[in-house]
Order: sequence, then structure tokens, then C-alpha cells
Amino acid sequence: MGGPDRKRKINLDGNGDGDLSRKHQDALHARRSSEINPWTGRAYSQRYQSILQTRLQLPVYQFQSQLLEAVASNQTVVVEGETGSGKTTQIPQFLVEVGYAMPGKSCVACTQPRRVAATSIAARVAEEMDVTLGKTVGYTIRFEDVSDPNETVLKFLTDGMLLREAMNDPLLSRYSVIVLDEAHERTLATDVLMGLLMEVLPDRTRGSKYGELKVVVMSATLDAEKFRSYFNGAPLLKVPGRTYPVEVFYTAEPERNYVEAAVRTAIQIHKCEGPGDILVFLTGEQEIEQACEEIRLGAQDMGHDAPELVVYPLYSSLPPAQQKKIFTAAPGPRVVGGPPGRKVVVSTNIAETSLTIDGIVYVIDPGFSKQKVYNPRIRVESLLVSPISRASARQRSGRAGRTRPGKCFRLYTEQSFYNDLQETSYPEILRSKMSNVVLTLKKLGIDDLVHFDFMDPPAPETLMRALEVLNYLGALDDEGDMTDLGRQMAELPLDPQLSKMLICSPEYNCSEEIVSIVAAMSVPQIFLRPRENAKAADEAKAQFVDATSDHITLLNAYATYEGIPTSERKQWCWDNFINDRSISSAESVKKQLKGIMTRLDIPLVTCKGGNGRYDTNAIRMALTSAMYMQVAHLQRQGSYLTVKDNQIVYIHPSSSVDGKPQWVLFEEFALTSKNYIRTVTTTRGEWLVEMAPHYFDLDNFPECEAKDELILEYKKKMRRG
DNA sequence: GAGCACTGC
Repeated sequence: MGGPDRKRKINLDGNGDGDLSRKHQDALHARRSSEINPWTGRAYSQRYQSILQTRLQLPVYQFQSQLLEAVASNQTVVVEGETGSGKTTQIPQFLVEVGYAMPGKSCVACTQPRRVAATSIAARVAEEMDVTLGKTVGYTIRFEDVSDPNETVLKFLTDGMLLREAMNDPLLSRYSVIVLDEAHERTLATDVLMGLLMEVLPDRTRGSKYGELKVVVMSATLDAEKFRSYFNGAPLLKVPGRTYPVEVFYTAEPERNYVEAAVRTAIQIHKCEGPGDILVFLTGEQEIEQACEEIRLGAQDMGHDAPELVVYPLYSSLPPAQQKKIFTAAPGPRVVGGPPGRKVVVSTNIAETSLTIDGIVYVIDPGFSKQKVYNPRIRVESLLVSPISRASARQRSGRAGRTRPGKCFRLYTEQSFYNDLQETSYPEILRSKMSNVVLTLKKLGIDDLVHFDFMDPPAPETLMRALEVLNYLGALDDEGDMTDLGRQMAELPLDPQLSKMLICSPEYNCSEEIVSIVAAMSVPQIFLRPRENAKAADEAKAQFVDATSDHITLLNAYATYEGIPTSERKQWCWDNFINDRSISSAESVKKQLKGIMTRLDIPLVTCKGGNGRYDTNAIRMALTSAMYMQVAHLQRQGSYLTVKDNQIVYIHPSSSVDGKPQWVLFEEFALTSKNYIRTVTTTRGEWLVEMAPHYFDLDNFPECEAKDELILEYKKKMRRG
């Protein structure tokens, strides 16, 4: 890939292909001046006309003809647009209005990293175009397809969803334009899509079987230059935004305790600064709840003469009702004519991109967030509190200037901002395990991973690990080619280990149970444990506990939930400290997985006996058959040692596994006060040597207690024959 | 005997 033949002509001055775009412009004017909406054949509504007036005020309108000309004469165009430019809602419309899409024939796609964005933008654009949502304009997200293959000309979808579609249609044949929005966020799916587009574009030129494919990459930051050079010098269009200036302050000295410093700053702002709400960025639930408490206490100390201060926590696991509270207006003055009250929102990164709160004038940024990191040596992802990037810091301060000029207090020195912080965060693809990505790429027909054009190529060791894991699981053969099993695994929206587990579960007669477990594992934490009700929550969980397995404990809770009548479920969840949002999305996942299982001819069988009890051995064997690469062995000192990479780990205190079994398999690593393994199931050496002799190959095994144990197991196996 | 940033299929 690459090379001079892929360079595209840059043309922004109206020469050459500009004629094409002028034709487009004429078409556009004809449509606008008509009274009839060409998409519906009906007259435009009054509402359409009034919305149109506001749309015409958006900065992006100044760039309409430039953009259309650039798209007409180039296959790829990069747009750098700040918040408030209107690029997300207008640019896709410009493209369909000038005829890039034809009902039933071709479609313009616009990708978003998040579901809410895809659905809400689609609804907004349908309104702006005066058409029915789900017809001319639609959206597709997991579990929900509101689009019509015969009518939809503009479709908003999550980047992950487009990647799924590509797996069955690698040339993206139904699309004439793909707009990749929020590309600067560099989600795993966006990065894979960009690499795929690099492969596909040469096969989708004018005159090719499915016609020319255009790509518009939209980014909010200075990173645009990087996108431009990645796409072989595609033209770059800069669209200004509409935001207010934000004054930035730094501390003179580094802060030792950023939570305490953030609390102090919030109180200080309340005392000394003019009206306006405060947004504080912290890293997690614990910190946030603590800070909220301390800010409330600090405000109390100011006495009743000071204006009122209300404090709201914000993080994703907070119930939606509590999340919504952040949008309530700040309290008014305590006395008529007095200074107004103030609102403080203490939030995780969720307020950096996913959620926008109006009225924020002050931002407090300690400069940290929790980030996923991947360690290829021990093959696990974990969360670590890490310094943010300068791009993130700018994004955070920008949150203060959405409604009027604001102030941002960075709790680190200016020198630190320029010298210690990285310009941009590592994209997700450099912080994740690659086994699923590699399987996806193979399914997309990309065989040469080494030369695949990633914008930021993952470390070779990470790719090697992924290939190795997929080979152990039987998804790739020794030549690295996809097996039938691998093709089946790629169909499932799961991590390869879980896919393999599900596909093999009928052999252990428990696919019904495994599909529930897998669904419950793919959603956020189902068991709640609020600090103030910890004991009651533990008691509630105790009724589901299986002393050999957290996975079976999860199954017990999920299966009980399924048996509760729908109308009583919410109450039941509340009474039993179960996260109802989580468990009900587990139900959607299970439904989706069962649909795919039917399609793949994977039988649904249960290990539940006549007595209503599960054959828990069967379930644990099915778990072992796919999870044998994440196994730890008990040491004499009472800790565990992970097999092969010899990490000292401890079973997490929340585990229901009892009595320190000799062998355990585990789902995840949590590096907190100790190296904990979480979601644990007891397994047996006998099963390991039986199911995975290729992995537990003693010739390549470090000397340890586990090895001695395995030698005994192999001897027993020999005797059994 | 302790604490899951955020998405997505």
C-alpha cells in the first residue's frame, strides 16, 4: 500500500473537477428554492423554514462550496471543525442534497463513537430535512436498526456497527460516502475503519464495480494534519467553531494531593469568583464521592451568609435518575437580590466527551484520568490513573466556554503542562489487546497484518500475542489462516475467548448456561455494593453464591432475574442490590447471541437436571475449555502464581470462591492495593492437561509448583490411557 | 477483606 500512485490531486480552487461541484451547487439551489421537499414529495413545513434560518447561520455554511468542491475532486477530504461549527449535522446533509446518495442504490454514512450521538443526531437531521426518521434519514446501532434499505440516503451509525457491516461487505458497496466523525477520539473501531478504507479506496474509484467511494474524515483538533498525511495528502478544510475564550490558570507549585487541591479550589471559586457553575474532573467513583462530601462540608463552613452551593457527582455507573440531576439549574439567591447560588459537578472523563453540561463557567482540572493499559507480557488489560494529554486538557478547559467566557484552573504547573504532558493521548489501539482486532481484520480479508496501514501500528509483541492466542484457541491455523471455527468466532460480538467458550459449550451440554454467563459478563457490574449498605448488599448476593465459581454466582443471579415477572423486576433488582440497567442489557445481549447461535447452528442445551440444579462441573469445564490461558496456581504461602508468566496474584475479596482451591481461572486483573484477580472459577489440573495439552506443554514451562503438579496430572492421564 | 475511566459489536 502507499506510494505515489495513491496521492490524490488537491483541488480547492475550483479548477478541473470544480465543474462537477458547480452542477451540484445548482442542484442545491433548485432544491432549496422549491416549495416541494424532493425526499417526500410534500411541501416543506413551516418548521423546516424556521430551522433553515438558524442552520444558515452556522459557521460551516461559509465553507459549503469549498467542501463540495474538495469532495468532488478528491477521494478523501479532512475537515477540522471545532465545537459549534455545525459540521456533524450539516456536512452529511450537504452531501445528500447534491446527489451523492440515491434511494435504494447508494447511501451516505456518518459514523459516531457513541450510540446516543448516532441516534440523537439522526433525529435532529431528520427534523432539519423535514423527513421521517427511519426513512430518508436513519440510524443503526447495536440492537436497533431504524433505517430502510430502500429509502434511507443518510444513515448515522456507530463506528463499531460500520465495522460489523464491513465484515459481510468489505468493499462497503452500499455506501457512496463515508463520513468518519470525531476521528480525533481514535476509538479502536475508527482506527480499524481508517486502515480498512486505505485498503478499499483503490478498489472503489470512479468506474469501479460499486462506483467511487468518498471519505470525509472529521476531527476536532490540531491532529488534522496527521490525518491529512495518513490519507496521502488529502485536502484539509478548517471550519471555525463558536466558543468563548477561556482564561487558563496554573498552580505555582505541583500539588501533592490533587483531590484535596480540587476541593480547595472549588471552595475558593465559590468564595471569590462571580456567578457560574463549576465542573471538576476526577478519576473515579471513590474519589468523586469523597470530593463531593468534602466540598459540601466546606460550603457548610462558609455559613448561611454565603450563597448556596449544590454538589453533584457524575460517573457512568450512577443510576440514570441521579445522572440527570446534573442538569438541574443552580439554586437562586438565598435572599431577594442577593448573589445567586452555584452548582458543582464532580465528574469522571464522561463530561469530557460524552456529556455536555450547559452553564459551566469554571473548570478544575487536576490533570489525571483512569486509562486502560495493556501489558502484552501478562496478556491483561488494566486501569491505571495516568496524566492526561495536552489535547485532553484543552478539551476540558473548553468545557468552560460553551455559554460565555470562562476560567480553567489547572492543578499543575505551566511548565508541567508543556514539558510533562504528551500532546495527545495514546490511541486506544496502542492500549488494548489485539486478539479481537486481528480476528476482525482476518474476517475482513486482510491477511498481511504486518503491512496493514494502521495510523499508529500496535507494538509487534501485541500483535504476536494476539496471533498466538487465536492460534491456541483454534481460530487461526499454524499458517495464520482463518479456520472454520475462527469464522464462527468472528460472527459473535465478543472477545475471542468468550466466543470460543460459547461455541464449544454444547460439548459440555451447557450452552444455555454459558450464553447467560457470557451475556452477564459483557455488561457493567451486575452486583451493586454501595458503601453505606455494604452489609445488606453482601447478604443479598449470598443467596446466589456458588462457592466454586463467580461465573456460576453470576449465572444464579441472572437466571433468578429471568424468572421474575417483568413488572416486578425493577423492584426485585432494588431489593437485591442488582444493577437493573446492567442486567436488562445482559438480557438484550443474550437475545442477540442466541440469534447468532441459531444462525451458526450452535445447539442450545442445558445441564440443568430434573432437580433444577445445574451440573456445575460441566459449566466449569466449559469455562476451562476457553479460559485456560488465564489460570493461576495456589502457592504454599497462600498467594497464587499465574501460569507461565508467574505473576503473584490474590483472589479479589469480592469473590465467592471459597477455600483457596489449587487451580483457578480468572477473567481480569485489577491492579489496586494488590494484584487481584477478579471473576474467578475453580478448575482442575486434570482438565487443563486434558483440554489444552498444546498450551500446558511441559517442555516450554518455567520451573514452579504448578509444573510439578501438571507432571503428576500427565502421569495420571497416561495411566488412564 | 476491597473499590470498575469511557465506549462499542
